[in-house]
Amino acid sequence: MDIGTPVPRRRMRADARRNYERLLAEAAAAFAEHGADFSLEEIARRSGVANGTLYGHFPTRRALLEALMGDRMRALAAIGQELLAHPSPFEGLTTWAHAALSHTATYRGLGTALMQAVEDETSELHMACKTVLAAGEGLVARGRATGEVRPDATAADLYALINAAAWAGEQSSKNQGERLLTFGLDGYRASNFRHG
Amino acid sequence: MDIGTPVPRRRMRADARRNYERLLAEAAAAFAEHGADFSLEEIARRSGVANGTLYGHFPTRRALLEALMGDRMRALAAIGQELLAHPSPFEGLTTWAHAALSHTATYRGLGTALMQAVEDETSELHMACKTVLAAGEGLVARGRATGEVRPDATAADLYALINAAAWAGEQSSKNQGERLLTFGLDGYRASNFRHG
DNA sequence: GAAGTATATTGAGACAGTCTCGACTTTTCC
DNA sequence: GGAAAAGTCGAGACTGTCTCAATATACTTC
Repeated sequence: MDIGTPVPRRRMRADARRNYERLLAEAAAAFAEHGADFSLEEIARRSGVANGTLYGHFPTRRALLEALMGDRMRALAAIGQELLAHPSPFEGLTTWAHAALSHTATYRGLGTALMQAVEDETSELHMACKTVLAAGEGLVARGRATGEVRPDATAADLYALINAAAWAGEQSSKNQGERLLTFGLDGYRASNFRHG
Repeated sequence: MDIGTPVPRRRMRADARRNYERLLAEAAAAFAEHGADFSLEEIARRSGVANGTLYGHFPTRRALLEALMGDRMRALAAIGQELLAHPSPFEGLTTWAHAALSHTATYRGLGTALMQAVEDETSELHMACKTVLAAGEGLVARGRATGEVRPDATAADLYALINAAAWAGEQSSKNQGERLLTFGLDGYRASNFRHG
């Protein structure tokens, strides 16, 4: 269940790498604290770097988010793969969904970013989202096959539910995210499905 | 089921009233089109008025939202009252929830504003939210009493679900808002509730 | 270890948005 | 018709996004 920290993909000059890492660290802190609409200018300032440098490394806010999130998302998908072996399909599904919520709730605004990225093929996060979605699909399909999960449930529904729960948790001082997810997952039970 | 248009509460000078109404009209259009973070400057520009005038009428973005939304919210609460007389408590509940979703989904970002307003007593929308919440509580309580609704469901859960569904609908090109609400409401059925 | 090159950084500047406030203008009402 | 109340104006201080030509730094090769 390890979710790693990001590492630059290509070779870089030493100073560039230093700045890259510092920027990422400051961005992670700001993201966790202020949400996805933190000020890029401030990230640069706090990293002791001109803002042009930030834009050099991360041309868009999204590029910065991908660098922060990509590895975590892929790790989440891997957890989903493992849970396909869970003895109870429904429990595997709910365990994964809660792990996904916990991941998404780490950064405010992440749910929103993920909902957009999954539909936007130009997004740097798009591929990572697809991977997560595929992991969800595996779990949902297994549940449908054993009859525990209602037949009209899709991975897209699950993905939306998880992100919506993360969103609700951000808005509310109470534990609304977990509650929404729990109630929502109960709605996935086949026993609860009414035809028509 | 009529949801009225806003009207200024206090007496105003004729020119002020003209501007007030024009600003609201432009704001409603911009809100529906661009979401809750439309540019206030542009509202003023399109209303043919200096931006100081806008700030004179609506000191904050929230004040503007309250003027736009207050009456609609109170109407929604009234619909909830009526549905207390619905022969099936659960159906009354779902009917109301869908009406609420349809209201909230009219303006992008409204769900977010409503989630915040209900917890923030300084918000201009706070009272209107409380009224809606009370309407939801009536419906949920009736369902719990007849045993159709799971005993741990609260009006706050329902409120969160509706707003989350509106949020999901905004993010997604598909009909994800309605789906989330439908699945979520199915999770409210007592038949689906597992103790422990 | 110096020169040359590829790479990275800088910061000013163009632009858009929020919000304030003192000077000014219009309406109201006696 | 004129004073007071009410409303409007718009420049300006601030924060933020993003670009780009000039400049500086690190790496490579001899």
